[in-house]
Amino acid sequence: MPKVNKEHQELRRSQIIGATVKCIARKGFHQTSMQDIVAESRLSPGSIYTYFKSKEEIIKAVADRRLGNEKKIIADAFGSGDTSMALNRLVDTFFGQFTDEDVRTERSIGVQLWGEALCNPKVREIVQKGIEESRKSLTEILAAYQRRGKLSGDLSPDAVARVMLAQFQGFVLQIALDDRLDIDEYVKVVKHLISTGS
Amino acid sequence: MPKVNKEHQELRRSQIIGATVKCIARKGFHQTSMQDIVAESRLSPGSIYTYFKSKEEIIKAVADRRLGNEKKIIADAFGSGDTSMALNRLVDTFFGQFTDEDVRTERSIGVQLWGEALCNPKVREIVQKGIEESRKSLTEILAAYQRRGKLSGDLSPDAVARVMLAQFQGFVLQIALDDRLDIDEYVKVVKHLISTGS
Amino acid sequence: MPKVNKEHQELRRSQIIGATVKCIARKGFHQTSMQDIVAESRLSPGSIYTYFKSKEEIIKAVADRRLGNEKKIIADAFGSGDTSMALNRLVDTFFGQFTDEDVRTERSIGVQLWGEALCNPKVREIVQKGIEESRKSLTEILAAYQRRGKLSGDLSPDAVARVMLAQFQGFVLQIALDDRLDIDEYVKVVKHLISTGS
Amino acid sequence: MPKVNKEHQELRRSQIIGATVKCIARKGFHQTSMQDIVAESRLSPGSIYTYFKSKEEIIKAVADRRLGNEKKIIADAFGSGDTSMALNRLVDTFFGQFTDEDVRTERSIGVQLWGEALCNPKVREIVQKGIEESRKSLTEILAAYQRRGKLSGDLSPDAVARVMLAQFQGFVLQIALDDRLDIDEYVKVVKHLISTGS
DNA sequence: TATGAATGAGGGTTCATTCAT
DNA sequence: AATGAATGAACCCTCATTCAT
Repeated sequence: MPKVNKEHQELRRSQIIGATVKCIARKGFHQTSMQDIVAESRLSPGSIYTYFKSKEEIIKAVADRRLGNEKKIIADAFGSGDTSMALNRLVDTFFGQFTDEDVRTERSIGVQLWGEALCNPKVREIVQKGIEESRKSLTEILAAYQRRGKLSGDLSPDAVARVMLAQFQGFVLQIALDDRLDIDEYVKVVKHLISTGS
Repeated sequence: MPKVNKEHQELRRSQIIGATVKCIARKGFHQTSMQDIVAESRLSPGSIYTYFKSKEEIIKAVADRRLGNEKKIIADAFGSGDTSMALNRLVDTFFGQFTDEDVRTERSIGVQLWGEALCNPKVREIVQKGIEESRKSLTEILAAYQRRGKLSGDLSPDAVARVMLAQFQGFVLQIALDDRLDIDEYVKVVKHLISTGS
Repeated sequence: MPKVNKEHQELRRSQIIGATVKCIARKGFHQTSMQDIVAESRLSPGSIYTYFKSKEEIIKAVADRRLGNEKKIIADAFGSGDTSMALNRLVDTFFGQFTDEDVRTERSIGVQLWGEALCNPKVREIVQKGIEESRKSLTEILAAYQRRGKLSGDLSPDAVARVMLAQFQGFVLQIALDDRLDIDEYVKVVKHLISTGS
Repeated sequence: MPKVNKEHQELRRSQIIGATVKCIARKGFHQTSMQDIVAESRLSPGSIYTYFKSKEEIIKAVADRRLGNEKKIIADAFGSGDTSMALNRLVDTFFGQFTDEDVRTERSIGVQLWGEALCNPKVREIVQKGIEESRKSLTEILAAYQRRGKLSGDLSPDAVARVMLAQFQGFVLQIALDDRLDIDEYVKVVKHLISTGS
């Protein structure tokens, strides 16, 4: 019964990743020990090592989950409807998430992953991939905007995509460091810049 | 001879901080052991502990140096001359730095510090302070812009400052992850947004 | 299975304390390193730290064991039988032990504990408690002796108890420093003093 | 001028020993570091090593000083006058000291030396020598007492000397651990035992 | 598959001692 | 003779990982 086992395996992996995310949110990346994960997941060390080869594998899985959630947001924003409002829809979707406590928690782990990416090739690969995909989707939209004259012809769609992405990334950082940030005002500015992009 | 001692002390501290920065850039924050710093600085463990009470103190000093450099850049950009061109001057100064290899190294450590700040109160304080100061300077400039009609009256100068800051922070992250980023194109977009801010 | 675990735990703790006692007897208190205890106990450092939180905890446990043995001797001597011969029985029990090599070893650690007690509050508490209990038991007996006219009414039973205790303590020190001490002659003197106490 | 140098040397050695005694009284034997002695003596490490080969040499010197003071007390008590009252004079001299704070401090270091003696041959030699000399002096006196019929012929003067010594040693320990001990009552008991020694 | 006691390399730190000045 | 910065072996302890049950 490979299916049952697979399901069971995924359940356990998910349980472990969830416990790890909680620990990281609480204590930080490197301050989270295997014992912490053991305690949080209510599994034994031996059991955890049945599902993950090493602590690094768990971290990789955490990063993968982060990437997966990212993709879903982009898909949600772009997947349906006309392109003309895609940017505004993306902005609403993206910033809208941050009212959810869990999203904020996971996003703050994302900040830690950025640092980790710089010295951990496996994590780097995942983080880079996530950023690149977002950037490419944005670039596509912006190229369409440009064709419709909604974006100045002088600008490189790719560079604009990077700047917009930066507006998202910087926001993630700022809200992680100080959650009193006024999201609505921030969004207003971002949308203003979009509307005057031409 | 207090002067000689002080100078000597500063020299050694600087030597240790420099070695630590190199190690962190190479291996990351938590992967850098005292032995690494010992090897890189060509000092003995005992000697290092004459100048810093603990590993944490060294890390704090690294963060402090990061903050100090940040302040200098802002001071350079705002310190002299008229306000009307302050933003453009800041943008040139800020992005101009990144042609320097050492600045890039230090900036990538800055990214790691963001992650560290989330779970290390001492580091958090320093990082937050740095961001806050930058934001306040930006807000002042933007308020002046607004008074002169160069920024839409609908927007909160503070929120605009945050978004601009995000454009800097996101850039730091993106270039740390991929140094092939085309800086000039990025700057062009940022300046375009400044010029159409009204 | 709490019982099995408890038993196992006690076994290991006992093993570690035993090894530590051997090390201390051989090298002294502060000259005994964790590595010594590791080598003597044939456990790993990590394993030892499963059963004791720190080196200090082990030392405290050694002191506690010392105290426990002390209590047993006193209980054995006083526990049963009439009070009239209690002192003689105690003397026989106490000095009789010293033919046992292990007792001598442990007693010599007791001497080291005296010194440690003077600058280690945790150890001090244990040592003081041990001495106090012995003294109180002795005082009770001596008060009974006095009531029966077997001890001069001029003397304070508590002070006599202290002097008797000193005869025990000084003996412990002297035999630790020179095991050729003639125990029988010493006991003869102590008993003579008891018999002429009136 | 070898004499001047000798004097100077003795002065410095004395200064160092004094500083060490203070440190030991405050923090204990092994908790006293060379840096503590450096700070207390207001000398430099290098300077201290000019006068003592090692930390162990300083400890030996501390033990030697302890022994010297001991000898002086015994000499004072026995040196002059008739033998018949020697024991009472010794008892008065010995216990009389303990009203002096400094003596108590030094005596408590003596307790630490007992422990140290058990695992440090150099210290052991000094401590044993001190005890042995005291014992021999006592034995002589007691032999004289016995000849005069003031001590039961059944008892070995040496063993009686040991028991008396123990009364001194145990007292030193007890007062080090609890300085509220009533010295006068203790002395009364000791003198009572001397007077009924026959 | 699950357990959790055991492992031991490696972590940060201290401190007796040295030696160039 | 005096200095005090420098040394580095050795300290106590942690934690990712293993394996007998």
